[in-house]
Amino acid sequence: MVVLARRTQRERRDETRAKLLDATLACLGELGVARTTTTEVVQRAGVSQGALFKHFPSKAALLSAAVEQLFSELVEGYEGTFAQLPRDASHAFDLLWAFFTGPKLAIAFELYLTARTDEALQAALEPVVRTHRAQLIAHARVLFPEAAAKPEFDAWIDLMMMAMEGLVVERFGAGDVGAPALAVLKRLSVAMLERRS
Amino acid sequence: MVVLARRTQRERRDETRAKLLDATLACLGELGVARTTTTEVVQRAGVSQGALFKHFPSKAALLSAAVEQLFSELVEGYEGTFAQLPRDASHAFDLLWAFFTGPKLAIAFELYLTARTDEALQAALEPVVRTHRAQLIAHARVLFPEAAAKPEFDAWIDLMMMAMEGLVVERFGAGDVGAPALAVLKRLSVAMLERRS
DNA sequence: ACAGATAAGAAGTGACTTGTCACTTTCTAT
DNA sequence: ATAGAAAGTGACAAGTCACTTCTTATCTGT
Repeated sequence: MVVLARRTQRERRDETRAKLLDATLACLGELGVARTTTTEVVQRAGVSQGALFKHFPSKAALLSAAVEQLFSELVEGYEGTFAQLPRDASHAFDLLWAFFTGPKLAIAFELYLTARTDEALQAALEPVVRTHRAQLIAHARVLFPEAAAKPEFDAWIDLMMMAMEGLVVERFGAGDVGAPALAVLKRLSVAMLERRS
Repeated sequence: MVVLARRTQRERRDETRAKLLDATLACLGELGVARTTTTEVVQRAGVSQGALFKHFPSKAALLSAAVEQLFSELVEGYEGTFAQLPRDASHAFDLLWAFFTGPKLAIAFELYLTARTDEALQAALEPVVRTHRAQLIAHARVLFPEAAAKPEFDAWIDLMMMAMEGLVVERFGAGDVGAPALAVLKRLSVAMLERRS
């Protein structure tokens, strides 16, 4: 007989909810959307099938909630990493690239393409993605205030991110290619960030 | 009693094979990978389930063949479009962007992300994707021979394509954003293509 | 013309997958 | 302490999916 800590209803609820969302993101990362089934999720979370549908009325709702958590984790990640970063453009570029090649954005990108033919997902994705982009640009403005004075600064940062996004996506299809293109992008980005006017 | 034109076995075979592949690509484009089922494909193709599995031993084989056709259609498309193109960098950029925002590359990008967690698809994709990239760069070298003398020309073209790819992918997740970034990319690309040395 | 071969069709089969439901366990207010 | 609410369980219904099997139609060499 195991003695279990007594928890409030709220604690129980939040705990299994968190287990479900974490398991969902783990599934999406390891197996991809196609093989992320409710059965697999509840097994990983260690809860019953019924529990999942008590918390989320449908699989779509589960995915939607998982997406929100994913992006809030991403934003936290940026804040943590760039918090005590020296204003070194080259270093900042490398850190950003590390984020883009990490597992979380791969999930995000797969969801983008899935959303193309899934209106419900598209609706869930759009606001949180926009916020995410805006946050990244805001971070950049803080880190590089001189360059941020340039009229096209935001567009430049955006372009840099889009180029990274494309490189990451292409790698999944064609293997590890694009290193020369990445080098050019870095040179360009660093020059832009360090130029004052 | 309908009078049917008499066809050889080879013609019959090729015809239903073509119908199956076309229907598969139509499905992928309209419904996405998730909802591209063999049932849906055979209905669109107007053939039976048995016929599909006579031609392709598995769904994976069907997708694989469809991917090959997709990229060969893409390459044909480039050749047709760029064949009588004046060497105008701005115009070339716009045409390339039109390709990237077209339906065929959306299918390709979705497959890239699917391949991340699907080794069979990855193996089928890699060679044909590499060929596709190489073809595009080769076209660029022919169109802009002066700029092609630059040592980093290939990397530049590659980067330009990757940036477009990222912009397209992001649009599926966040709606129609990125126009300023696209403008910057165009200015940059045109300058690079028109510079002689 | 016809026997054998190839292609296509019709009708399954079994293995998932999402979502439900009747029931048990755990917590909370009185 | 206890009644009622909230959370969780696990078996199952209903439907879909990839793939098979058996039959029928069409073509080909002689």
